[in-house]
Amino acid sequence: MQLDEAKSRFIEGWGTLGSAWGVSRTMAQVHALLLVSVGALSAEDIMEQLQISRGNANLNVRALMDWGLVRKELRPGERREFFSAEKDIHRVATLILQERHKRELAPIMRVLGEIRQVEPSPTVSAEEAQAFTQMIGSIQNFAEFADRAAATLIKADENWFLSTFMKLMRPRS
Amino acid sequence: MQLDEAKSRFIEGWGTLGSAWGVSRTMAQVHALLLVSVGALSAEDIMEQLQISRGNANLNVRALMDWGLVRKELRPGERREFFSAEKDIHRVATLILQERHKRELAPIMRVLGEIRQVEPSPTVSAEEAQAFTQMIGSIQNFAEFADRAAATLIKADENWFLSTFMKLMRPRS
DNA sequence: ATAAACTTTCAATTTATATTGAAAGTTTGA
DNA sequence: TCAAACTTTCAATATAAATTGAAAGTTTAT
Repeated sequence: MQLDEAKSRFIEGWGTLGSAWGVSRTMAQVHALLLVSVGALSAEDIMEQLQISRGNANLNVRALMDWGLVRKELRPGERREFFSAEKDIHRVATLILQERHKRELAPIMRVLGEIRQVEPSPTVSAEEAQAFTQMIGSIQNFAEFADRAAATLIKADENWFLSTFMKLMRPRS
Repeated sequence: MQLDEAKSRFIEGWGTLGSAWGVSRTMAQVHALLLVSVGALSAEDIMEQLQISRGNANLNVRALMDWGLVRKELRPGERREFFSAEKDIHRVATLILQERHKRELAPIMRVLGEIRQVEPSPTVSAEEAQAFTQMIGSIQNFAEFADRAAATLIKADENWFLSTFMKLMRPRS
Protein backbone atom coordinates (compact mmCIF):
# COMPACT_ATOMS: atom_id res chain seq x y z
CA MET A 1 0.00 0.00 0.00
CA GLN A 2 1.16 3.52 -0.81
CA LEU A 3 1.59 6.04 1.99
CA ASP A 4 -1.09 8.31 0.55
CA GLU A 5 -3.62 5.53 0.47
CA ALA A 6 -2.69 4.48 3.99
CA LYS A 7 -3.22 8.04 5.20
CA SER A 8 -6.60 8.26 3.48
CA ARG A 9 -7.70 5.05 5.05
CA PHE A 10 -6.62 6.24 8.45
CA ILE A 11 -8.49 9.50 8.01
CA GLU A 12 -11.59 7.66 6.93
CA GLY A 13 -11.36 5.15 9.76
CA TRP A 14 -10.70 7.78 12.40
CA GLY A 15 -13.70 9.73 11.12
CA THR A 16 -15.93 6.69 11.36
CA LEU A 17 -14.67 5.95 14.86
CA GLY A 18 -15.30 9.52 15.90
CA SER A 19 -18.86 9.58 14.72
CA ALA A 20 -19.56 6.33 16.57
CA TRP A 21 -18.38 8.05 19.76
CA GLY A 22 -20.23 11.32 19.33
CA VAL A 23 -17.52 13.37 17.67
CA SER A 24 -18.38 14.88 14.34
CA ARG A 25 -16.88 12.97 11.45
CA THR A 26 -15.14 15.97 9.96
CA MET A 27 -13.60 17.03 13.25
CA ALA A 28 -12.16 13.56 13.67
CA GLN A 29 -10.91 13.61 10.09
CA VAL A 30 -9.16 16.94 10.53
CA HIS A 31 -7.59 15.52 13.65
CA ALA A 32 -6.50 12.39 11.79
CA LEU A 33 -5.07 14.43 8.94
CA LEU A 34 -2.99 16.52 11.31
CA LEU A 35 -1.89 13.41 13.21
CA VAL A 36 -0.39 11.84 10.12
CA SER A 37 1.03 15.02 8.64
CA VAL A 38 4.67 15.59 9.40
CA GLY A 39 4.61 19.37 9.55
CA ALA A 40 1.88 21.86 10.35
CA LEU A 41 -0.86 22.47 7.79
CA SER A 42 -2.57 25.67 6.70
CA ALA A 43 -6.32 26.09 6.38
CA GLU A 44 -5.87 25.79 2.62
CA ASP A 45 -4.07 22.46 3.00
CA ILE A 46 -6.85 21.07 5.14
CA MET A 47 -9.55 22.34 2.80
CA GLU A 48 -7.83 20.79 -0.15
CA GLN A 49 -6.92 17.44 1.37
CA LEU A 50 -10.31 16.82 2.93
CA GLN A 51 -12.32 18.63 0.27
CA ILE A 52 -14.17 20.82 2.70
CA SER A 53 -15.01 24.49 2.74
CA ARG A 54 -13.05 27.22 4.41
CA GLY A 55 -15.69 27.78 7.07
CA ASN A 56 -15.88 24.12 7.88
CA ALA A 57 -12.12 23.80 8.17
CA ASN A 58 -11.97 26.82 10.44
CA LEU A 59 -14.79 25.57 12.65
CA ASN A 60 -13.30 22.16 13.19
CA VAL A 61 -9.76 23.36 13.70
CA ARG A 62 -11.02 25.68 16.39
CA ALA A 63 -13.01 22.92 18.02
CA LEU A 64 -9.87 20.79 18.10
CA MET A 65 -7.99 23.66 19.69
CA ASP A 66 -10.73 23.88 22.36
CA TRP A 67 -10.06 20.25 23.10
CA GLY A 68 -6.35 21.02 23.32
CA LEU A 69 -5.62 18.49 20.60
CA VAL A 70 -4.37 20.96 18.03
CA ARG A 71 -2.33 24.12 18.27
CA LYS A 72 -1.72 27.08 16.10
CA GLU A 73 1.75 27.46 14.76
CA LEU A 74 2.91 30.83 13.54
CA ARG A 75 5.82 31.12 11.20
CA PRO A 76 7.93 34.26 11.14
CA GLY A 77 7.28 36.18 8.00
CA GLU A 78 4.15 34.19 7.18
CA ARG A 79 0.82 35.77 7.65
CA ARG A 80 -1.33 32.68 7.59
CA GLU A 81 -1.75 30.24 10.44
CA PHE A 82 -0.58 26.67 10.48
CA PHE A 83 -1.99 23.90 12.61
CA SER A 84 -0.40 20.84 14.12
CA ALA A 85 -1.74 18.07 16.29
CA GLU A 86 -0.47 16.81 19.61
CA LYS A 87 1.38 13.68 18.54
CA ASP A 88 1.97 12.02 21.88
CA ILE A 89 -0.87 9.55 21.96
CA HIS A 90 -0.90 9.38 25.73
CA ARG A 91 -1.40 13.13 25.94
CA VAL A 92 -4.10 12.85 23.29
CA ALA A 93 -5.94 10.30 25.40
CA THR A 94 -5.51 12.45 28.50
CA LEU A 95 -6.89 15.53 26.82
CA ILE A 96 -9.87 13.66 25.44
CA LEU A 97 -10.64 12.12 28.83
CA GLN A 98 -10.41 15.47 30.59
CA GLU A 99 -12.69 17.13 28.13
CA ARG A 100 -15.29 14.38 28.10
CA HIS A 101 -15.26 14.29 31.87
CA LYS A 102 -15.97 17.98 32.01
CA ARG A 103 -18.60 18.02 29.30
CA GLU A 104 -20.48 14.78 29.84
CA LEU A 105 -19.66 12.99 33.05
CA ALA A 106 -19.82 15.96 35.40
CA PRO A 107 -23.34 17.00 34.29
CA ILE A 108 -24.85 13.55 34.70
CA MET A 109 -23.20 13.17 38.10
CA ARG A 110 -24.86 16.36 39.22
CA VAL A 111 -28.23 15.07 38.07
CA LEU A 112 -27.70 11.73 39.81
CA GLY A 113 -26.88 13.49 43.04
CA GLU A 114 -29.99 15.63 42.82
CA ILE A 115 -32.50 12.95 41.95
CA ARG A 116 -31.32 10.70 44.72
CA GLN A 117 -33.21 12.92 47.15
CA VAL A 118 -36.62 11.46 46.51
CA GLU A 119 -39.15 12.55 49.04
CA PRO A 120 -41.41 9.93 50.58
CA SER A 121 -44.86 10.21 49.13
CA PRO A 122 -48.20 8.53 49.88
CA THR A 123 -48.66 7.57 46.22
CA VAL A 124 -45.53 5.44 45.89
CA SER A 125 -44.62 2.38 47.86
CA ALA A 126 -41.52 2.51 49.99
CA GLU A 127 -39.98 -0.37 48.10
CA GLU A 128 -40.42 1.34 44.75
CA ALA A 129 -38.68 4.43 46.05
CA GLN A 130 -35.93 2.30 47.51
CA ALA A 131 -35.42 0.37 44.30
CA PHE A 132 -34.96 3.67 42.53
CA THR A 133 -32.52 5.03 45.08
CA GLN A 134 -30.50 1.84 44.91
CA MET A 135 -30.34 1.92 41.13
CA ILE A 136 -29.17 5.52 41.13
CA GLY A 137 -26.72 4.80 43.93
CA SER A 138 -25.12 1.94 42.07
CA ILE A 139 -24.76 4.07 38.97
CA GLN A 140 -23.16 6.80 41.05
CA ASN A 141 -20.76 4.36 42.62
CA PHE A 142 -19.79 2.93 39.31
CA ALA A 143 -19.39 6.31 37.68
CA GLU A 144 -17.23 7.51 40.53
CA PHE A 145 -15.13 4.42 40.28
CA ALA A 146 -14.73 4.76 36.53
CA ASP A 147 -13.94 8.41 36.99
CA ARG A 148 -11.21 7.72 39.52
CA ALA A 149 -9.82 4.98 37.32
CA ALA A 150 -9.67 7.39 34.41
CA ALA A 151 -8.10 10.05 36.58
CA THR A 152 -5.48 7.55 37.70
CA LEU A 153 -4.67 6.88 34.09
CA ILE A 154 -4.45 10.60 33.48
CA LYS A 155 -1.98 11.07 36.28
CA ALA A 156 0.10 8.22 35.04
CA ASP A 157 2.41 10.40 33.03
CA GLU A 158 5.17 8.58 34.81
CA ASN A 159 5.62 5.21 33.30
CA TRP A 160 5.42 3.21 36.47
CA PHE A 161 1.69 2.72 36.23
CA LEU A 162 1.67 1.94 32.56
CA SER A 163 4.58 -0.43 32.69
CA THR A 164 3.28 -2.18 35.79
CA PHE A 165 -0.15 -2.73 34.40
CA MET A 166 1.01 -3.44 30.90
CA LYS A 167 2.91 -6.36 32.32
CA LEU A 168 -0.13 -7.53 34.20
CA MET A 169 -2.31 -7.24 31.18
CA ARG A 170 0.09 -8.35 28.49
CA PRO A 171 1.94 -11.28 30.00
CA ARG A 172 3.17 -12.35 26.57
CA SER A 173 5.06 -9.24 25.63
CA MET B 1 -38.51 15.80 44.73
CA GLN B 2 -41.20 13.33 43.75
CA LEU B 3 -40.24 9.92 42.44
CA ASP B 4 -41.88 10.58 39.09
CA GLU B 5 -39.95 13.76 38.58
CA ALA B 6 -36.73 12.06 39.62
CA LYS B 7 -37.36 9.33 37.08
CA SER B 8 -38.06 11.84 34.33
CA ARG B 9 -34.89 13.68 35.09
CA PHE B 10 -32.92 10.47 35.01
CA ILE B 11 -34.42 9.51 31.68
CA GLU B 12 -33.64 12.90 30.25
CA GLY B 13 -30.09 12.91 31.59
CA TRP B 14 -29.38 9.39 30.43
CA GLY B 15 -30.67 10.30 26.98
CA THR B 16 -28.41 13.34 26.81
CA LEU B 17 -25.44 11.29 27.96
CA GLY B 18 -26.20 8.66 25.37
CA SER B 19 -26.31 11.08 22.50
CA ALA B 20 -23.00 12.61 23.55
CA TRP B 21 -21.49 9.14 23.29
CA GLY B 22 -23.00 8.11 20.00
CA VAL B 23 -26.06 6.25 21.24
CA SER B 24 -29.37 7.51 19.96
CA ARG B 25 -31.18 9.60 22.53
CA THR B 26 -34.35 7.55 22.40
CA MET B 27 -32.52 4.26 22.78
CA ALA B 28 -30.81 5.60 25.88
CA GLN B 29 -34.12 6.89 27.19
CA VAL B 30 -35.84 3.56 26.72
CA HIS B 31 -32.94 1.99 28.55
CA ALA B 32 -33.20 4.53 31.36
CA LEU B 33 -36.93 3.99 31.64
CA LEU B 34 -36.51 0.26 31.96
CA LEU B 35 -33.67 0.71 34.46
CA VAL B 36 -35.85 2.66 36.84
CA SER B 37 -39.02 0.64 36.34
CA VAL B 38 -39.58 -2.01 38.94
CA GLY B 39 -41.29 -4.58 36.78
CA ALA B 40 -41.18 -5.25 33.06
CA LEU B 41 -42.95 -2.87 30.68
CA SER B 42 -44.98 -3.52 27.56
CA ALA B 43 -44.50 -1.69 24.27
CA GLU B 44 -47.61 0.32 25.14
CA ASP B 45 -46.09 1.40 28.46
CA ILE B 46 -42.92 2.58 26.76
CA MET B 47 -44.83 4.42 24.04
CA GLU B 48 -46.95 6.17 26.60
CA GLN B 49 -44.26 7.09 29.08
CA LEU B 50 -41.80 8.38 26.51
CA GLN B 51 -44.40 9.66 24.07
CA ILE B 52 -43.01 7.83 21.11
CA SER B 53 -44.58 5.83 18.33
CA ARG B 54 -45.01 2.10 18.26
CA GLY B 55 -42.43 1.64 15.52
CA ASN B 56 -39.89 3.70 17.39
CA ALA B 57 -40.47 1.82 20.62
CA ASN B 58 -40.12 -1.50 18.85
CA LEU B 59 -36.96 -0.46 17.03
CA ASN B 60 -35.19 0.74 20.15
CA VAL B 61 -36.24 -2.14 22.33
CA ARG B 62 -34.84 -4.51 19.75
CA ALA B 63 -31.62 -2.55 19.53
CA LEU B 64 -31.28 -2.78 23.31
CA MET B 65 -31.85 -6.52 23.11
CA ASP B 66 -29.06 -6.72 20.52
CA TRP B 67 -26.79 -5.07 23.04
CA GLY B 68 -27.90 -7.59 25.65
CA LEU B 69 -29.13 -4.80 27.90
CA VAL B 70 -32.81 -5.66 27.75
CA ARG B 71 -34.66 -8.93 27.63
CA LYS B 72 -38.10 -10.04 26.65
CA GLU B 73 -40.26 -11.34 29.40
CA LEU B 74 -43.23 -13.49 28.56
CA ARG B 75 -46.05 -13.91 30.99
CA PRO B 76 -48.18 -17.01 30.95
CA GLY B 77 -51.63 -16.23 29.59
CA GLU B 78 -50.52 -12.85 28.21
CA ARG B 79 -50.05 -12.42 24.53
CA ARG B 80 -48.01 -9.27 24.54
CA GLU B 81 -44.35 -9.01 25.32
CA PHE B 82 -42.82 -7.28 28.29
CA PHE B 83 -39.34 -5.88 28.51
CA SER B 84 -36.97 -5.48 31.41
CA ALA B 85 -33.45 -4.15 31.67
CA GLU B 86 -30.37 -5.77 33.16
CA LYS B 87 -30.18 -4.04 36.53
CA ASP B 88 -26.71 -5.08 37.67
CA ILE B 89 -24.67 -2.05 36.72
CA HIS B 90 -21.47 -4.04 36.31
CA ARG B 91 -23.09 -6.33 33.84
CA VAL B 92 -24.45 -3.27 32.07
CA ALA B 93 -20.97 -1.79 31.84
CA THR B 94 -19.51 -5.08 30.70
CA LEU B 95 -22.12 -5.55 28.01
CA ILE B 96 -21.65 -2.03 26.72
CA LEU B 97 -17.87 -2.45 26.63
CA GLN B 98 -18.13 -5.76 24.84
CA GLU B 99 -20.47 -4.39 22.25
CA ARG B 100 -18.49 -1.23 21.59
CA HIS B 101 -15.35 -3.26 21.37
CA LYS B 102 -16.91 -5.46 18.76
CA ARG B 103 -18.54 -2.69 16.79
CA GLU B 104 -16.02 0.12 16.93
CA LEU B 105 -12.68 -0.88 18.34
CA ALA B 106 -12.23 -4.09 16.37
CA PRO B 107 -12.86 -2.45 12.97
CA ILE B 108 -10.40 0.40 13.53
CA MET B 109 -7.81 -2.06 14.83
CA ARG B 110 -8.14 -4.02 11.63
CA VAL B 111 -7.60 -0.86 9.58
CA LEU B 112 -4.59 0.12 11.68
CA GLY B 113 -3.03 -3.28 11.14
CA GLU B 114 -3.55 -3.04 7.41
CA ILE B 115 -2.28 0.47 6.82
CA ARG B 116 0.85 -0.18 8.81
CA GLN B 117 2.16 -2.07 5.82
CA VAL B 118 3.23 0.93 3.80
CA GLU B 119 5.37 0.02 0.86
CA PRO B 120 8.53 2.01 0.27
CA SER B 121 8.06 4.35 -2.64
CA PRO B 122 10.35 6.69 -4.55
CA THR B 123 7.96 9.61 -4.10
CA VAL B 124 7.98 9.68 -0.29
CA SER B 125 10.94 10.12 1.99
CA ALA B 126 11.86 7.31 4.30
CA GLU B 127 11.43 9.49 7.33
CA GLU B 128 7.90 10.47 6.34
CA ALA B 129 6.95 6.83 5.98
CA GLN B 130 8.55 6.05 9.31
CA ALA B 131 6.78 8.89 11.10
CA PHE B 132 3.52 7.47 9.82
CA THR B 133 4.30 3.93 10.89
CA GLN B 134 5.29 5.14 14.34
CA MET B 135 2.12 7.15 14.76
CA ILE B 136 -0.03 4.20 13.78
CA GLY B 137 1.98 1.90 16.00
CA SER B 138 1.54 4.06 19.03
CA ILE B 139 -2.19 4.25 18.43
CA GLN B 140 -2.32 0.48 18.16
CA ASN B 141 -0.42 0.08 21.39
CA PHE B 142 -2.56 2.53 23.23
CA ALA B 143 -5.80 1.03 21.95
CA GLU B 144 -4.71 -2.40 23.08
CA PHE B 145 -3.73 -1.02 26.44
CA ALA B 146 -6.99 0.86 26.93
CA ASP B 147 -8.93 -2.19 25.91
CA ARG B 148 -7.27 -4.38 28.50
CA ALA B 149 -7.34 -1.67 31.12
CA ALA B 150 -11.10 -1.25 30.76
CA ALA B 151 -11.74 -4.96 31.13
CA THR B 152 -9.37 -5.22 34.07
CA LEU B 153 -10.79 -2.23 35.88
CA ILE B 154 -14.33 -3.49 35.55
CA LYS B 155 -13.31 -6.78 37.02
CA ALA B 156 -11.48 -5.00 39.80
CA ASP B 157 -14.59 -3.02 40.61
CA GLU B 158 -16.70 -6.15 40.61
CA ASN B 159 -14.33 -7.81 43.01
CA TRP B 160 -14.38 -4.79 45.25
CA PHE B 161 -18.17 -4.91 45.39
CA LEU B 162 -18.17 -8.62 45.90
CA SER B 163 -15.69 -8.50 48.78
CA THR B 164 -17.59 -5.65 50.41
CA PHE B 165 -20.76 -7.66 50.09
CA MET B 166 -19.12 -10.75 51.54
CA LYS B 167 -17.86 -8.78 54.50
CA LEU B 168 -21.33 -7.48 55.13
CA MET B 169 -22.73 -10.98 55.02
CA ARG B 170 -20.05 -12.56 57.16
CA PRO B 171 -18.87 -9.89 59.59
CA ARG B 172 -17.17 -12.37 61.91
CA SER B 173 -14.83 -14.19 59.54
C1' DA C 1 -60.54 -20.99 9.03
C1' DT C 2 -61.23 -16.63 11.10
C1' DA C 3 -60.68 -12.91 13.98
C1' DA C 4 -58.39 -10.59 17.57
C1' DA C 5 -54.22 -9.14 19.65
C1' DC C 6 -50.15 -8.33 19.02
C1' DT C 7 -45.30 -7.30 16.58
C1' DT C 8 -42.60 -5.86 12.68
C1' DT C 9 -41.50 -3.31 8.61
C1' DC C 10 -40.66 0.54 5.77
C1' DA C 11 -41.63 4.63 2.75
C1' DA C 12 -42.63 9.19 3.88
C1' DT C 13 -41.74 12.83 6.90
C1' DT C 14 -39.74 15.41 10.41
C1' DT C 15 -35.97 16.90 13.09
C1' DA C 16 -31.28 17.60 14.09
C1' DT C 17 -26.70 18.26 12.52
C1' DA C 18 -23.14 19.54 9.44
C1' DT C 19 -21.64 22.31 5.61
C1' DT C 20 -21.22 25.95 2.50
C1' DG C 21 -19.82 30.35 0.75
C1' DA C 22 -20.04 35.00 0.62
C1' DA C 23 -19.67 38.93 3.50
C1' DA C 24 -17.70 40.98 7.43
C1' DG C 25 -13.87 41.33 10.34
C1' DT C 26 -8.92 41.47 11.38
C1' DT C 27 -4.08 42.03 10.89
C1' DT C 28 0.02 43.47 8.46
C1' DG C 29 3.03 46.02 5.51
C1' DA C 30 3.81 49.83 2.44
C1' DT D 1 -4.26 55.57 5.31
C1' DC D 2 -5.18 51.82 2.05
C1' DA D 3 -5.16 47.37 0.15
C1' DA D 4 -3.81 42.71 0.37
C1' DA D 5 -3.88 38.47 2.85
C1' DC D 6 -5.77 36.31 5.83
C1' DT D 7 -9.54 34.50 9.50
C1' DT D 8 -14.14 34.39 11.34
C1' DT D 9 -19.07 34.50 11.24
C1' DC D 10 -23.60 33.11 10.11
C1' DA D 11 -27.87 32.67 7.36
C1' DA D 12 -29.00 29.57 3.90
C1' DT D 13 -28.64 24.95 2.34
C1' DA D 14 -27.65 20.23 2.20
C1' DT D 15 -27.08 15.89 4.45
C1' DA D 16 -27.86 12.51 7.73
C1' DA D 17 -30.52 10.48 11.40
C1' DA D 18 -34.56 9.62 13.88
C1' DT D 19 -39.43 9.17 13.90
C1' DT D 20 -43.98 8.26 12.46
C1' DG D 21 -47.97 5.61 11.26
C1' DA D 22 -50.32 2.69 8.56
C1' DA D 23 -50.02 -1.66 6.36
C1' DA D 24 -48.26 -6.20 6.45
C1' DG D 25 -46.94 -10.00 9.12
C1' DT D 26 -47.38 -13.21 12.99
C1' DT D 27 -49.31 -15.80 16.71
C1' DT D 28 -53.02 -17.59 19.49
C1' DA D 29 -57.71 -18.77 20.81
C1' DT D 30 -62.12 -20.17 19.31
